Amino acid sequence: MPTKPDTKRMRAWQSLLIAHSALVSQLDHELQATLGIPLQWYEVLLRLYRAPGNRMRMQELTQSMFFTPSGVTRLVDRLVQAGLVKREQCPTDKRGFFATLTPKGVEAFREAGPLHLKGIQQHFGRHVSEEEADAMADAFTRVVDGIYPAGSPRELAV
Amino acid sequence: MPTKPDTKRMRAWQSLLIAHSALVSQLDHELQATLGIPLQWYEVLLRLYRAPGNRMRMQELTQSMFFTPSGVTRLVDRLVQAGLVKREQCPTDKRGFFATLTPKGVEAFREAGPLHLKGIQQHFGRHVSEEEADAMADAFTRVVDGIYPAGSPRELAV
DNA sequence: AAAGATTGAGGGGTCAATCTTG
DNA sequence: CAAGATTGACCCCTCAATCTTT
Repeated sequence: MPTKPDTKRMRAWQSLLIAHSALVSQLDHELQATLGIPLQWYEVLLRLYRAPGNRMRMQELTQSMFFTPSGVTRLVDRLVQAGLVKREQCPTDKRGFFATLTPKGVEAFREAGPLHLKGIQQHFGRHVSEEEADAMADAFTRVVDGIYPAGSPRELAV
Repeated sequence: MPTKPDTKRMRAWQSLLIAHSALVSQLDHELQATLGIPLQWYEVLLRLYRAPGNRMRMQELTQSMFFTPSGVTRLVDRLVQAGLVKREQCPTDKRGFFATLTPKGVEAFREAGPLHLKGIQQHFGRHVSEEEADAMADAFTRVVDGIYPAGSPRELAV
């Protein structure tokens, strides 16, 4: 039998690209339409909400996201502008700055969190069996380990 | 037993986000470093290469990609600038324009195609069993159908 | 008026250079 | 000088307005 193209994996790859685009667009749209919060803002609110004191160093925040330092600076700029985050200089190392959730930021995440989780369940989880979920997580973990060998620098995002 | 959070699906969702980001970055980087072709250009070259006469109407190209019409106009601008694509007015409907692959564009895709397929295999396919590939494709198809009910407007991308 | 395509204005990201502190 | 963070220049995409043709 001649070597045939790897149809199954290509189908998986193609469906992955389309599903990712559809999911991110849809979830972003729902957050924006309901609460005026873009998905990028949500990612920041989530990390700060979970962090001790609701705050993180810019450095730390950068390493946990898929952005460069300047990208995170500008992203936090917008959250500060919107009153959801404030900046504080680090007392022990004056080079560093904290991004800290304001009360309004905490409140925003308390509304956005459940909404977003519901969206993930509705648009993704609902269509995926437990077995499929496990298979995906295992396969994707191997993929990421193959690209970032020594432990992914990226944190998990909800 | 109390209702527990849907850990398995959340793990799958998180790994999906990270793997997608890692894969797209890596594949884009390899195409750019080797041939100077960004992944977005590749997506256009692929579609035109497969189309009859190596050409498509702008409208048609737009509907096959995850872009707005203006985004595709500007993307094609760059490909024209690079000499890989040329524009031709449609003779039967003068409102329309074709984007057509130049000989240099054909040559570019003939180099980029195998390289990109090899990258997909190396970074994605290699880590995914046939069963996992099938599971993904099936699950993602249900996901996309849930978001774009009446047949996805988007075409498959390699 | 509607359809195909483009353009101007603006949002949001990267890279390299810069400023401040260790 | 190196590290943390920001800024300036620039790239790429979207939305709304525009132009041409049907």
